[in-house]
Amino acid sequence: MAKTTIKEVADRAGVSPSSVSRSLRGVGGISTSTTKRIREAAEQLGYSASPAAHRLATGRTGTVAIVMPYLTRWFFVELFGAVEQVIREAGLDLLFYHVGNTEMRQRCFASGLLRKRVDGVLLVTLSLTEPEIAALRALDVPVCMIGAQVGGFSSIRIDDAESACAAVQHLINLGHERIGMISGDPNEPQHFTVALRRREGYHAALKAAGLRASRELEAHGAFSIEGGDEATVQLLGRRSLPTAIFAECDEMAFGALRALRRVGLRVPADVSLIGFDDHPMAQYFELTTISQDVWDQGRQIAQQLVGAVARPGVAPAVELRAPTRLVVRGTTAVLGTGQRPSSPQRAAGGHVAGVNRRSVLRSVGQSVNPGYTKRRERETHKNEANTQEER
Amino acid sequence: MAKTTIKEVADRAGVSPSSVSRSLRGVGGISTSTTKRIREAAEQLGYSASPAAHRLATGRTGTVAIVMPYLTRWFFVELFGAVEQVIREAGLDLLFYHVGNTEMRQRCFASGLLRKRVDGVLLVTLSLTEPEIAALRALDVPVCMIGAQVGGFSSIRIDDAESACAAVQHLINLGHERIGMISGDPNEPQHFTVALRRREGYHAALKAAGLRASRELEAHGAFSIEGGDEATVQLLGRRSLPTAIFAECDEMAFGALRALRRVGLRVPADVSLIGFDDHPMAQYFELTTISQDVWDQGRQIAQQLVGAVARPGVAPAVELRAPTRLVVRGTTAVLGTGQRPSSPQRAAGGHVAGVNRRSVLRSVGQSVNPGYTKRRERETHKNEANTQEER
DNA sequence: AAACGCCGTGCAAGCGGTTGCGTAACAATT
DNA sequence: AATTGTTACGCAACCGCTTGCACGGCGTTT
Repeated sequence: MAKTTIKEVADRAGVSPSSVSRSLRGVGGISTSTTKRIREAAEQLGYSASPAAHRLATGRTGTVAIVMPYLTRWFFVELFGAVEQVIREAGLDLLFYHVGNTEMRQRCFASGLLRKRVDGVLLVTLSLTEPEIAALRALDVPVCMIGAQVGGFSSIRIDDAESACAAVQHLINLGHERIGMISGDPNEPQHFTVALRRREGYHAALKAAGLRASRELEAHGAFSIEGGDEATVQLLGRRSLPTAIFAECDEMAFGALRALRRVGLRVPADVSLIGFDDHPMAQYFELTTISQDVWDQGRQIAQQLVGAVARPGVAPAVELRAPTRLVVRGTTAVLGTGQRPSSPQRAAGGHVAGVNRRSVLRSVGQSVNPGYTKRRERETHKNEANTQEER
Repeated sequence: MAKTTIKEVADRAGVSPSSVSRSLRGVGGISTSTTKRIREAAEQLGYSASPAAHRLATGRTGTVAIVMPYLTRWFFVELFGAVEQVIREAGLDLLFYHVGNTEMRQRCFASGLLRKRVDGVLLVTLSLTEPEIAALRALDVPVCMIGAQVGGFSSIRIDDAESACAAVQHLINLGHERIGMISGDPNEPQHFTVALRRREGYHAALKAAGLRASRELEAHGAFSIEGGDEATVQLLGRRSLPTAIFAECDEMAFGALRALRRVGLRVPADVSLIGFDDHPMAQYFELTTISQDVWDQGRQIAQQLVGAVARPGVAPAVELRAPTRLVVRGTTAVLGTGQRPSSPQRAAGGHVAGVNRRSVLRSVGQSVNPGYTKRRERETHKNEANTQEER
């Protein structure tokens, strides 16, 4: 049952293996009556073609690889989920490669871990070296990227610099002038580009407003809660405190929030805080942030990859840009007054009547990049009527 | 370069393909001098064997599948990370199957999505139906499980009932008598067992203490923040409020925390709250919870699977039990007094001197299950000296 | 009625490895 | 010197599926 061969199906249907092959793959050239017989025979025997043999014969593996530097961070999990769904729907298999350290990276690119193993590769927020790019090209399969861009490869990404700029601009608009920044570790080889570009945006915003940048206002940490906490503590040890902080990602913002509260600083009364990504927890913390639809980005680029794998012809590489959006919640306020930019109405909790009106902060959604809609239908058991947030 | 064949290597080394094959796989019977020549030739040509051909010839795929019902929840990501690491180190490939809905589940089990595709299967917290079990057996490859148990399959899991019991016992010890419970959706087909068993533990603890269980004290929600929030709102609408709440997982506890605070109830002064899992955020929220080392469970069962795949002989199925531990933090307190069970010292924040002493709550670690050590070395960029928590 | 095209099917040669078996070549035993 | 044993390697038959090509049968053209 588990190891039925095509020959057995052929015998049972009274035809040759080639007919079975053609018929089952629907390549035509087989009469409907024969097809029917074959289908029945296959059905009865519980036949399914051996992937290995199929691969060997066709040269196609029916598999794509997704390569990412992190796994536990929200952004990556989200992306992975979206990609997996699209890939699976396309009938392909997904091979996961975690290149968390340089050794794995070596194995993945330099030596050919991927060679002859996949029909396509999806790279997530990896800034590649020249040799790595060469190795990927040598694979001779379509390569797609997310959060980065390399000539010849299709890609999708947000405008990190512009979005970071918008985040800082928001703080400036609220009257802040001493704006700190918590960035990823600059020595972190993996996430190089994103961190760098968001920092660019920070500086650009300062410059545009005529504000002076300063080493004093920047601190680094890992892209994590702990990292954000530590970086904030660093900032708090500097000569003069910032009145607002821009964290390069929401996880770091959570850490910052904790650090600030620990020392008794109120947010946003004493310090405004803005994050980046719109992590699901951001809503929980009422964190003002830059929102991006990670799921959708994953979906789009995965579809791109599926298309390229299906038709290895000269599909031109596309370079997509995903929108971002400033979502104002409760952690940013006008300098000095501690007043929130808009006065959000808190739902009256406690009442049983309030059950379905949940106290979600009505946020002010200013589009950094218009035409943005958040659509996700991925979870099977999704909570209905929960998207009343911002539009 | 990318598609060198074994024949070419053989020619270049002046030997037959069989010698190349044997030599490269180190099966012996090849002289050292010849081996050297072959190695050089292979090296120069950048040869790597075609997985497809190898699979077809040997019948082994060098691939294992991991099947899980969720992806975005912490527990599953953690597990996935651990498993991936072990599998990769063993030189195998990991195929990920997300069976979030019944359709995918069908495809995965009933029709043979896995057939001839993998050498082993790892099932995560899936409670299987009889036909599904039969289908898995028909695969004729080693199957391992985590969070569930089926005769003949190796497995690892915590004692959900006992651990839940310990959680509730903790609340009882603090003087609570009206103890609510937030459980997963009982109609949720995927997570059936875990939810059920934790609930058993809850009831067992109540019974042991002579407390009466009541429908009034239970509420359901999805295994998520939102679900916990909603369930808590339900509880708050009941006739009499519980003085303490046991949430079946930390995510739900977070939601509960939000809901409680929203209506002005103080935690733990007014209501004590305990979770389950020890999600990284639990520390952040000072959530008292039951801790389990998910990473280690993943590692252990993955190693088990690797062993079974390597030696398909009669490796006896093992049924491992992982320990859990009550971690008392700040969300549980003695009934009425609002006093925490032990008086944790908060680090003096604000001082720069406090930087490295971070204000981690010194928790009281009571072992539910002794001999438990938390060891993780997975992240490349791990924060040093951060494990000062409980022992 | 012969010639021609088309359709449906089978034959057999791959695809790129692995492996049982056979056989030189040489060493060790008698 | 003949026999036996050991070692190093090649031959060829798979593994299970795909696919170019040949071929027989049948309906159209001239």
